[in-house]
Amino acid sequence: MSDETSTAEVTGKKSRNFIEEAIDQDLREGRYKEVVTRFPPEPNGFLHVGHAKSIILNSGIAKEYGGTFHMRFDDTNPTKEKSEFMDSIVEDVKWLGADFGGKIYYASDYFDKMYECAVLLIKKGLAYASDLSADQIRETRGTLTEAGTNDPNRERPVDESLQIFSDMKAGKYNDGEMVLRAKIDMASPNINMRDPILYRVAHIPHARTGDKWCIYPMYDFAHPIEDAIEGISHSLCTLEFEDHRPLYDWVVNNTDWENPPRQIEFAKMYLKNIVTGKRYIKKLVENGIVDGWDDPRIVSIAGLRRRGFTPESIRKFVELSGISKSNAVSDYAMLEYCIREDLKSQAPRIFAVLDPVKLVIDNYPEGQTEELLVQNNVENPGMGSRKVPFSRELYIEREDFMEVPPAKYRRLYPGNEVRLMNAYYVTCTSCEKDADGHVTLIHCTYDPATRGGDSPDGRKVKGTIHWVEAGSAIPVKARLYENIVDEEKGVYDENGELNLNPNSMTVMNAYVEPSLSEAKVYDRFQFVRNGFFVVDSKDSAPGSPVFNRIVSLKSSYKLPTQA
RNA sequence: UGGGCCUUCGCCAAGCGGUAAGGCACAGGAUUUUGAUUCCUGCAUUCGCCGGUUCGAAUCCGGCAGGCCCAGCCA
Repeated sequence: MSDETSTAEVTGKKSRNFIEEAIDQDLREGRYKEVVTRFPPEPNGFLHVGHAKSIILNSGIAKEYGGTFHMRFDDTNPTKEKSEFMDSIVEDVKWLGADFGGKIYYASDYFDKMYECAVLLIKKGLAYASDLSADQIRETRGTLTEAGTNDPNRERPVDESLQIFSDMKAGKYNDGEMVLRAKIDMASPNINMRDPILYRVAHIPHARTGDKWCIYPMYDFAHPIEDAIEGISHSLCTLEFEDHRPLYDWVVNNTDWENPPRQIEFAKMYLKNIVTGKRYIKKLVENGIVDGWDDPRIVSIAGLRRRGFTPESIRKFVELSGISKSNAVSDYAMLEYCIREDLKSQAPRIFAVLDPVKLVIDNYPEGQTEELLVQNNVENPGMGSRKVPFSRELYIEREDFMEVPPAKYRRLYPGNEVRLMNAYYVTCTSCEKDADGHVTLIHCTYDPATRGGDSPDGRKVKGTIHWVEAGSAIPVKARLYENIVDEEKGVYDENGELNLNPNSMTVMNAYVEPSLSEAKVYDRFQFVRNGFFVVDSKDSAPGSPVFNRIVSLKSSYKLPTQA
């Protein structure tokens, strides 16, 4: 049932995006009988939110039209690819819930067919072998405003190109000595059409084909063929490939496919003030600012997962952001909204005091402990009811007490009465401070008649604060994150150095209520007032679990001192 | 500068010649044993700019401006 939900949401949308409209038309006109899409990452790094958009779009379109979605590695360049990325990529795609039927496709499986296609192009007089150097090819390509000049090899006889191409495959040429070029138009205003290189020589073993090949196809040649072989109907990619579409079509139209695929481009997604650049993140990793590509502060899929985002929240985010052709920079607030929306109805509640200060109830019997029923999830009682111990000494949040309160402050201050959530009304009597003036202990008295948090005489209290019983509380580390870098403040400083922000994580020595152990079946909790947390599956150690804060709850009252 | 694409509220984004949807954010108010949630309410006389066509234009035409992408034997 939950599986059907996303489909219903997609098909139930009032307006269709431009990709859906194009597909609708193709289907209506009988151009394709079924919809087949694909996600074709190069295995050269970790997936980030931008990839999530592509994964969710492509798999979502396939599902919406009752078609098929392919997971394919575009592993055509062994010099840049590492097979160790493949596992994490597949894991991320699965985690996001994209259904690729368990089958993984590899571009490298098509090398034979691609070779055949290249031979076909040569035979048609549409490709030729060239011995120009990389420099010469660049120099004769022309510029943005000037046409290129023809390759001296351009009119090489078909038989000769065929022989050279065969020799290239046989390893008779060194890297860079020979390439296969398409014969299109050196004067084309579209630089991609100026006799693009189809094959290059690279004597590098491939992770999957070993040393079978020493020539590898270029993206512009390989990709359309990969799509055509797999019967992809709609090849959805990002905007920077718009200029490549004429070439995509050229390849597919000249290599004899009965029903060639169609490329449609959409805009990438960026997050405002969030740095996603690989180069920058690499620097953060290398400098030990973060502990890897899955650090919760990084918006990689793995990082978001560790931070506590759910697949549903990311899908919701992509859906909410929409698909268009304009460069979109989404607010991080939208992502936070999505995770709040997903979690608020299903996350179990738990008390946690992040920045503890001790509270002693002077008129509470020494040595006495009682169990109180705590139920602070009104909408979903099953998710928040548990028994929590209570005694004379508690921890409360440091910010929940102020010796000299600002206006409108409604929590604890000398002389004020507040409710300890689900426990008792307490009135602050005094506080103790150390030499530096930091509050070390807060004294109060309680009203035994207010057990459970209601007063029989009906008197109201302005504030309600959460607490944890000092003797039984479990010490935990709570990590609060700032988003890595604010681009408005500058990724680079005035010296041109990367501006690394080492203060992006704060570790708090926090306490949570002992019922944590019972609630542990869930990995996400809503902590009272402080937001949503997740137990970090990677860093959590027995005895002192590590919590990552996913997102703060909204707060309409900020302390004046925080401004 | 040649080519391609883009430009609707702070951010996404509908709109496809008939007189500016929605979401996020924000701001008020109500309810609240989480300053959360929920619940109402408000939030573009205007669609990058200038002209034109039309009874009527964000939508069509012309011009201009701004942004992004392309000169890898990367993808």
